[in-house]
Amino acid sequence: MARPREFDTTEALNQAMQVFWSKGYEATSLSDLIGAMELSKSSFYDTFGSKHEVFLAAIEHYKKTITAQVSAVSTLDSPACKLIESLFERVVSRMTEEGGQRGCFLNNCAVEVALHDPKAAKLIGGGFAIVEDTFMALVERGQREGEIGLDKDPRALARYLTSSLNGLMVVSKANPDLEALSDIARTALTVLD
Amino acid sequence: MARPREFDTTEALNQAMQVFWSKGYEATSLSDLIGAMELSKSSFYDTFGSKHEVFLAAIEHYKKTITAQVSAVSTLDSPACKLIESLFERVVSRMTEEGGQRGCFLNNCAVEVALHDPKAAKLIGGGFAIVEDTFMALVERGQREGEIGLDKDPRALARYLTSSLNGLMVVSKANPDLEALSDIARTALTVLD
DNA sequence: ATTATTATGGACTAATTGGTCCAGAATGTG
DNA sequence: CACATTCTGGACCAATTAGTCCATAATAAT
Repeated sequence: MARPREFDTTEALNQAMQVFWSKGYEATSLSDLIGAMELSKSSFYDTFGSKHEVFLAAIEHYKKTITAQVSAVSTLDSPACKLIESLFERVVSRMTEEGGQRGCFLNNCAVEVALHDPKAAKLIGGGFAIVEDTFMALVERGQREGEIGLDKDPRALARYLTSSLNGLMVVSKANPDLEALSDIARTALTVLD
Repeated sequence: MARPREFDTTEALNQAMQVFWSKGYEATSLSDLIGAMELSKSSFYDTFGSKHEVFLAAIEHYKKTITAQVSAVSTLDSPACKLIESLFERVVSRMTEEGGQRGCFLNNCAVEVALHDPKAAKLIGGGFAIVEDTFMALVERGQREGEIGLDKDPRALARYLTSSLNGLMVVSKANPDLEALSDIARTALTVLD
């Protein structure tokens, strides 16, 4: 029965992340985790230490994911404004499609655990910072390209865009209505004009 | 020992709400609840049925709270734009003050349970609708007062403002920095100009 | 004072929680 | 083949979970 598999630690972490993402931290049980990660309880504790440590590792893992995705978008050679728009559009369409209501893992974690889990809070803050920095780079590029006024503060705009994206995802959870979300995204982006 | 107190059901519900608000649904245990509500386990189940029913009732209760607060603000006779601003300022200052990081109960609930709890999701959606309607009334008033352009769609603006407020609260959880939140609020409100 | 009502503490479930531990099975290497 | 390594299933744990039930105690109404 017992057959030592060379298993991919990052893949296991990815699976753990998926579960935490879908169910939240508290609602995720050990059996959920070892089920998804496809390892035994013993190996789980040998390799990862505890549920909480896996959770923190999952947040780290998500940050890598998001960094890759977001920097992939921001290096495209379309105008910066178009890229910002497309990031919003992507969120709107994901949140309105079947099974897309999980939202953003960082967002979920921030709301559920940040208040009581300082270590997680720090990681989450770092994740938001990545998004914010990407937005800032895009805004500055937009200013260089002449599409965004030089009177605007790139840092403030980047903070604002990050926040807007999170707001979008929260309201989607209660009411994933395409028209409403489009209204929000469209209105939010008028700030760039 | 047993001394029948005429206890206030709404007050008990209010206490239950406070606990759910601080700890989240999953992390709140029965003992937390009966402790805060100051009743016995037996009375708890006699009166309220189950943890989940109390949770739904707590959301209802919060809606009354928020309705009262928000409509109190919106009936002041300051210019509508000033009132909208003050709602944002209030959130910023609450989120940055000691122990204010609980955020908005509806926001927390939306993120933690909406995906898996349709009944709660419906109540939460209703709560957001109250906020949205209030914003819409304010926007329309702002248009009548000449401070907001008539070219703007009040419904879209209201949806946007509701979303922005939620975004503000999410990022505060990970990083309750006054300067960052002020940037966000200030930028968000430029949409009204 | 007697009764009906209401609330209570606490005993009791059955299930699940996160976590530990170990004998043994599968494997790669010599 | 033999060995060391790696992984495993499952027994086990104490604590906690949500929830039930009841005999009893405190009150209000008669």
